[in-house]
Amino acid sequence: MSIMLLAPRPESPRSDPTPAAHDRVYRGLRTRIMHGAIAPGQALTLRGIGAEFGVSMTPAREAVRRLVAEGALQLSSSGRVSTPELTNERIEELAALRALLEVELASRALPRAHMALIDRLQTINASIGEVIEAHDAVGYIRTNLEFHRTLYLRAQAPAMLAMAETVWLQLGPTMRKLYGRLQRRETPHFHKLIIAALKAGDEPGLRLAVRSDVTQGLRMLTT
Amino acid sequence: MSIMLLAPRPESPRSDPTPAAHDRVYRGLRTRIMHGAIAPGQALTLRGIGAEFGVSMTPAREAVRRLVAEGALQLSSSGRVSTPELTNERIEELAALRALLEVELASRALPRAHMALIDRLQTINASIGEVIEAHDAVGYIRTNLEFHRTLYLRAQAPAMLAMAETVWLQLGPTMRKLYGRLQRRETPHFHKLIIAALKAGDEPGLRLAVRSDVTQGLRMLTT
DNA sequence: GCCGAGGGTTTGTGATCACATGTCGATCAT
DNA sequence: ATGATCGACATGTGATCACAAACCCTCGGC
Repeated sequence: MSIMLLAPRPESPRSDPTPAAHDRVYRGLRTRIMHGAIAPGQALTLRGIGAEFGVSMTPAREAVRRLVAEGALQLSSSGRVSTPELTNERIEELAALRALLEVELASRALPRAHMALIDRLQTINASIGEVIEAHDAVGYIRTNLEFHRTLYLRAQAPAMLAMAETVWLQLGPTMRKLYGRLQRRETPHFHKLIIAALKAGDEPGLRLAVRSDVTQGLRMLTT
Repeated sequence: MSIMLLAPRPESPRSDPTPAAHDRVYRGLRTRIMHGAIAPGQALTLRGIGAEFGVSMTPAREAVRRLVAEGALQLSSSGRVSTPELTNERIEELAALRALLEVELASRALPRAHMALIDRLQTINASIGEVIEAHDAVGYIRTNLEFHRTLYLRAQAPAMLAMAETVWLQLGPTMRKLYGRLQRRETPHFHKLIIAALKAGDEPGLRLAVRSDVTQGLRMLTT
């Protein structure tokens, strides 16, 4: 085990008066998994999770159950918890789902896209270059997802966005393997195409660019 | 061979002698919600659920957490559990998701559809007539979903099917209101179109029929 | 040397409990 | 009669415990 960060404070002086324990654990784990901070097949224990977040097993179990329901974690037949190791078929299916959902989200966001949104996307895209420079795989995934989420938020389709995020969650640990393997040296080409299509109001171009961006990386994962 | 070290299968896939308590509760509630056996806005209590299934609060809580994660249940700010009352925007979004996912599933199932599948679909479709005759709203929803699931199972896309079922789950309580309101007297027209398109191997026709079938009913729910 | 059996340890499960908070109803003052 | 206030009850939360099963490491036999 590596560093152990403790949060033994039952009451936090934060703005939120009641940060439920199980929710803190859930969010903490979810972020780590989605950003690829945990390798595929990594085993977790309820007591370990509880200790790390300074809570007992009960909230840890609830957080794990929730993540299992979203496909972010796997339960062995005996109840052991681990991040899933995806088969090639599963990866291709999830990539197809990303394409299906995100093309639709982008298409719905297009008519609502102002200049301010495009500026934000360009800012995020620029910072992707920085994390690439730093060889920061987790940072790359996080910033890349932030780019997509920023665009899709404009679609005003929360259920659809939630489903897309669920797919990201399932792909998180596997994506780490991809971006840890290939050494990128430039910001994603398709992000520029997405921004260009947004500026031009070109819907077919946008759909193609999003589909390409989503499919491109995942295809390299299937060995 | 030393393969036996790898997979010491303790449980047969047929019948599990000891289904975990939380899983029994989860499946029981899930089925009821998906089939529209619980009205929208209905409040539930952990102790009540536990008493009903003969377990303590702990498994009940885990089952509820899982269903909340799937959007089948709602948590009030104070943690009270209830089935959600969907807004019109939400219903339309979920209908769009159904269309998106199920058209793709049907399309993938088409090249794998044998005559045996079509026969099964026709049998299910016939039994829809019976439940309509009996004015059985829950039975109608269940049989209708069975029709769709039977078709989509052929797509060999478990993640996509799981997402579609999650959408059904979210729409469950609301669907009850629809099918309880309108008095159907004949089996769904679009199911016949789906079967016809399957027989003809007509992919565009199949996509249109599925989209129509999915959209038709839900449109009446708004307002 | 390798395989299998044994036992100590780890791990998940479910019940129970103490506690805080929310909810609902009754009572009382106006 | 109506509205607010207070209190009893209901409800979710998280910790702890006992228990069974699984896992892993070691040891002994072939």
